[in-house]
Amino acid sequence: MKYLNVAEKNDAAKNIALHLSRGTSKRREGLSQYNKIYEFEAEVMGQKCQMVMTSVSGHLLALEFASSYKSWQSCNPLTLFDAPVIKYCPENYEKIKKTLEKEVRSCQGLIIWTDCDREGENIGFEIIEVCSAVKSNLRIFRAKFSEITSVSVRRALQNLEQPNRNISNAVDVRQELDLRIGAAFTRFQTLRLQKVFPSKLADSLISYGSCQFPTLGFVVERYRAVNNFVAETFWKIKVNHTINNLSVDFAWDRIRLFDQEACQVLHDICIENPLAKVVNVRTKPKSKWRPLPLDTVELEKLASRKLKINAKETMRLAEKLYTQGFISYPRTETNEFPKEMNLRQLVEHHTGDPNWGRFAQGILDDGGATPRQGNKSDKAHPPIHPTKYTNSLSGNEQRLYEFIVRSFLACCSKDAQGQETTVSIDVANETFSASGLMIIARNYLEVYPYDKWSSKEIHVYENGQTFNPTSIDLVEGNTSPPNLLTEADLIALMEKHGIGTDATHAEHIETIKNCSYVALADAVHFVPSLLGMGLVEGYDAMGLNMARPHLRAQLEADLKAISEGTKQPDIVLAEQFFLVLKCPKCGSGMTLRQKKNNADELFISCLSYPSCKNAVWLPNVVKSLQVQDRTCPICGPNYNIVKFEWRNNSISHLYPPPYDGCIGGCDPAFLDILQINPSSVKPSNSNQNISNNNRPIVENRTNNIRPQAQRQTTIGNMPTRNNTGNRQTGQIAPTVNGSRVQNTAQTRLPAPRIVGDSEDNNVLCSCNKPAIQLTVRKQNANFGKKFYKCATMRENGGCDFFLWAPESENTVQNQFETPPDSGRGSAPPSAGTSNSSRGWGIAPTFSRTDYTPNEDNVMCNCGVPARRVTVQKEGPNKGRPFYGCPKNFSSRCNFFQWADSGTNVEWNNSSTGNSRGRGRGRGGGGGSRGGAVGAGDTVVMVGAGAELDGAESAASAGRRGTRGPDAQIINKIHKGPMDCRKQ
DNA sequence: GCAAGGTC
Repeated sequence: MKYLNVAEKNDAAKNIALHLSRGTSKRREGLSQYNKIYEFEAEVMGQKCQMVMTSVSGHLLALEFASSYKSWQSCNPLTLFDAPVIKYCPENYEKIKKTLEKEVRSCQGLIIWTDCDREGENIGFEIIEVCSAVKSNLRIFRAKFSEITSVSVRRALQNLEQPNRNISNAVDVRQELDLRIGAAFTRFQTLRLQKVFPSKLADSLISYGSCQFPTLGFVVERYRAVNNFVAETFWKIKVNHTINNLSVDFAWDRIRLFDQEACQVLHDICIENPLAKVVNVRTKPKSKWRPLPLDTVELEKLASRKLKINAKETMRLAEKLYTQGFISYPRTETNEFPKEMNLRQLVEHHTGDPNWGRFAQGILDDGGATPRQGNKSDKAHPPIHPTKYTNSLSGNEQRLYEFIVRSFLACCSKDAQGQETTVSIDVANETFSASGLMIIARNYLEVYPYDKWSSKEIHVYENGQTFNPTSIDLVEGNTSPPNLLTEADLIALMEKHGIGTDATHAEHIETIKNCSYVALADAVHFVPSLLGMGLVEGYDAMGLNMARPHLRAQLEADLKAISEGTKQPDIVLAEQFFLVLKCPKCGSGMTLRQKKNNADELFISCLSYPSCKNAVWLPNVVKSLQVQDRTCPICGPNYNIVKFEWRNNSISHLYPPPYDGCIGGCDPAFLDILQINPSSVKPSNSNQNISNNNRPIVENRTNNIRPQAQRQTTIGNMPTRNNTGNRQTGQIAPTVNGSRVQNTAQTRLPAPRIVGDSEDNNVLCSCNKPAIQLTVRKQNANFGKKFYKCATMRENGGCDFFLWAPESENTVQNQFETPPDSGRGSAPPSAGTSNSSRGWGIAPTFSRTDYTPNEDNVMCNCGVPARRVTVQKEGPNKGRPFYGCPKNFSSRCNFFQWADSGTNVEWNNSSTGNSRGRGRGRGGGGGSRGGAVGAGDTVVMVGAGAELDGAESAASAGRRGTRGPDAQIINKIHKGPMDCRKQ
């Protein structure tokens, strides 16, 4: 018995032969200089056999269009969607093919040793196809292995299986779709854009691919996020405690506020009462986790980040290490080691190394390898790990090998252990925290220098202890935009959305660089070019989300279904093309589209738009439409059956949903009900046949013609429907000083909701229950004012919600109650005049008495030194200094003066400044003038300031203002000052 | 002159 064994590449064939023959294989030349032939003897199914082992070089066959479609000028790119395609052997692979044909003649069996992944299975069938053509009655087997080690390949030979046609079919489908869609769009957009921009793009190839475009899309999307980012100013309080040169910063539990006044007030209170009291000291163990077993994507990302070797180069090096037998198969999605793997032995290989040998021995002495386990498995390959020890490598090959070894040892080791102490202090009812870290055992960090973890010293504090802080500072900062994408970020996004394979991520990134769609801004961060940006925006504007990842993700899901045998390849091919019918006016395809600004409005339009403006508008009753894999028996092959779902039941009695119907005109009543003009779906002369301009042309080059073009199923549902503009990376947390921080919204309490007309008591407190309205009865400046509070008493679990009612509600004094937090007999909060507090908002409960003179000696209308402030709001006056009353919100006078001009301006809260902006920073700006200043506004309305128009009444503006989460912060802040107010 | 996937 003689077997022909065929591997996917020469290196694999060489090493498999080496292992199976225990080093006795004989090498001879084949027709291809790169693909040698190895001969040896081995036992197959208990029988000693002659083995001939050779290889291909990846795919042996390629797909291309029939010759009449090859020239760009020969056809409309649209015809490529159903032009005949041919599998053929490229010229530079002919020698490999001939070697197979020659060698198999003397064999009775064929064993496929291609890589055990989807593509490998398909390459296996290419080999089978070529070999079977010259030798029928071959016994065909598939060897399944996940690494080229002696154990693994021997086990594979003893457990031969059958090749899996389903897996191979999935690859055939992918190839055909990639070719048709890629070629059609590349030709179309290149020819079109060269014509429109002859001076700029005459020599550019403007390619389209189902992987490269979403990759470009990620870059564009992040670029937009950075560009559209509007920084917000925030303020926070920082407490420092320095003794003996050890400086400990305590961070504010509120983190930060977007309202300077509020923050300033709290800071003032802390300054007035600065004694810090330790309220909590917690010590708990903290660990830093060792890395997970390495999969391909992690390898690429970490090599890019830590070794500065880009993904493409990393994979080239890894491939080389793999074929030399130093590491396991580098393309794996698995990050957990199979239980049966002998990790101990793998660790033992490294005990002699001068750098990590001692650590490896330590793992063994300590009870052996206990790897962290991930949660991904491709069921084909284990995580990337060293399979053999070597110290003979150099350069990046050595660095990558070392990284893989160290990762493996680290993962088999133990987490680093530490002890974290967190201290909370109270300063004037504000809480601040600091933490220290003591590292107890570095464990994996000893062998894994790519991670950093350092101790942080802190003073020894005890519960109840008090101390005077060294400083209490008001710190101003700005939120910062997300960073542009690095290669590692981009790969992570590609993986997350299933764009490309582990093996091709790096290549798609290269492609969009080579096409000049993107460039590296600073050698690290990607930015789109004008062309790249234009392409994405152009398709977006047409309502075709070509640069969005979901198309590819959907295909990947379908390919998986084909591999598993749960979906027919032809169905997937049909569904991926989203043509609904052939245009009766011009013969192009017609696609289902959604209206740009309304995903619910569907229409079917001609791909030749704008030269052909034929369109079928669908009424609102059509909820969804899915093109089926069969054509209408009456209207013919240009009309597919369409599955309809209705938005309401108005026509369900006539056409019960889901209704499989045809819009070709075979059911005139159906067209009538859908208000479809028959002339838009069928030729005016019904005898006219427009279907034959794309009939298949069968060309026989290698007897491998697949009859794709015979299919009548070139349509499917529009894949953009369920993904209407959802940005994949749109939710990016703002960063503070370069480090990512929690989304501000998450740090806030739920916003109170105003549910209806303010005449009713419809304010919800922080418990989300209707608040009760009360009126101030204490004889002070706020006498008679109405306010809302939680209906439940504090001691019964009520919240500390407090809100002044709008002024209009204060005209009738029908209740006299004590406002919240008045248990100690204090009055409701106010230190000023009631008429300056209008609309919704808070009235602070304290006053500043220590007004400091300003350098210009400007006094406000109250006769105290005015405070110099800078305009923060986006607008023509941003950055301009001005003077305002230094008093608090409710007691402040209307004084305003630019600090750089000396011109006094009469402050007018009802002016009609168009103050659109983010509206935080300076309390909303409901009364800004010329968009410049919101600082002098006496009404504190935060959160919704961005939406406010100065012409709105303060009351209505305030009502909206309370919707914002900032209102809640203000409400929360309110509690502190009230406890220590001066009456 | 087109894609993406193999590999060289």
